[in-house]
Amino acid sequence: MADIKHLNKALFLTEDELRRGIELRFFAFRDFTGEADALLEGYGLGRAHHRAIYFIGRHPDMTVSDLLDILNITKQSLSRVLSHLISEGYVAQKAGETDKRQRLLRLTEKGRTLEKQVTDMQATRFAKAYKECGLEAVDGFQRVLQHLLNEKTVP
Amino acid sequence: MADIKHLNKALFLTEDELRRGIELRFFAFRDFTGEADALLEGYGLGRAHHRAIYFIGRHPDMTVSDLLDILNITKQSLSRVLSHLISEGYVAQKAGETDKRQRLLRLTEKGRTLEKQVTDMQATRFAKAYKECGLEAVDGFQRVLQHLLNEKTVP
DNA sequence: AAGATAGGTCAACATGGCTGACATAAAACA
DNA sequence: TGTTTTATGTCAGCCATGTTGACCTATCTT
Repeated sequence: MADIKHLNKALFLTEDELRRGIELRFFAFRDFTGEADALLEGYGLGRAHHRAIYFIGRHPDMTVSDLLDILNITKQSLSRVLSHLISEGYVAQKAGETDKRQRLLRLTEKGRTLEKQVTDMQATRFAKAYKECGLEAVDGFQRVLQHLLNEKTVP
Repeated sequence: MADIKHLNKALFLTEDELRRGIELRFFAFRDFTGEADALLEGYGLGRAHHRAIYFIGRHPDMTVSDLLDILNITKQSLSRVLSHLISEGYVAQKAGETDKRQRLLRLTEKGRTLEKQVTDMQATRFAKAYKECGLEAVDGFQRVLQHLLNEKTVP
């Protein structure tokens, strides 16, 4: 197993400093998602719906497979969420042009409106934090997050 | 509702830059917790158990109320997790000295061993990212996260 | 003595993961 | 062409972890 203290010495990072990262991540996540949850609750939607809406909005005409890869869940889990979003009119499907097995996903106007509302809220939170910290901090923030990802994750 | 484009102009941040933060947070969380999940699964424990173990390890002799405040869940939810951890010998309770109603929580040796193993793994991931990005980036990372928190959250 | 507080517990329910099995249509291939 | 693979969907059931509401005990505070 890894030996923290060894790494700490090489990097001049104490265990406390490393724990600070772990905890900040936890609390930031908790507060960040809590805000969106509250908004979505008013529409009878949960986090899972939001994640789907977000990425469909981000990548219009993406396939179901692509979405599954991003979300890292099973198709059965996604199915529950997706069929709800479709039946409620947030998401529309159409057959792929070159490959007709594919179902290309995109937001309807209703879906886009909701997506924009939630993303605006989250972007506002980021914009506020970014403004308070400065562009250099933003760069550091993004670079560290980027390096926290798995190798194969390439957003 | 907030107007992103307005903010963007003032901050010179494009919507894409703001979305990048949102997505990095999502992917980092996904990858970061996935790793710990896999380890904990071998012990028959889940994320909820881990969170409890982590914070009890971090703050020995903390009360149940304190833990509830940090985790932001109901005592019924915590109870399920906590009684499991106690019955499996990861966590020990003792009555508070000044206030005997309190149950002070701390890890047993078994609990400490597990906590160290998971935290080491996560700290290693952070240490690696920190090393690759430099101390200035680490500072930016932490400052931005700090500002993403709710006001009342003060870690 | 009365009320507030720390903690526990039972029951029921919602969300959102998972596995396994199976179905259909279209593409790809031999 | 016929077979196999792929993209997607679906049914059924299980598990982890969150919720609410009701109610209990022990202890502290007033």
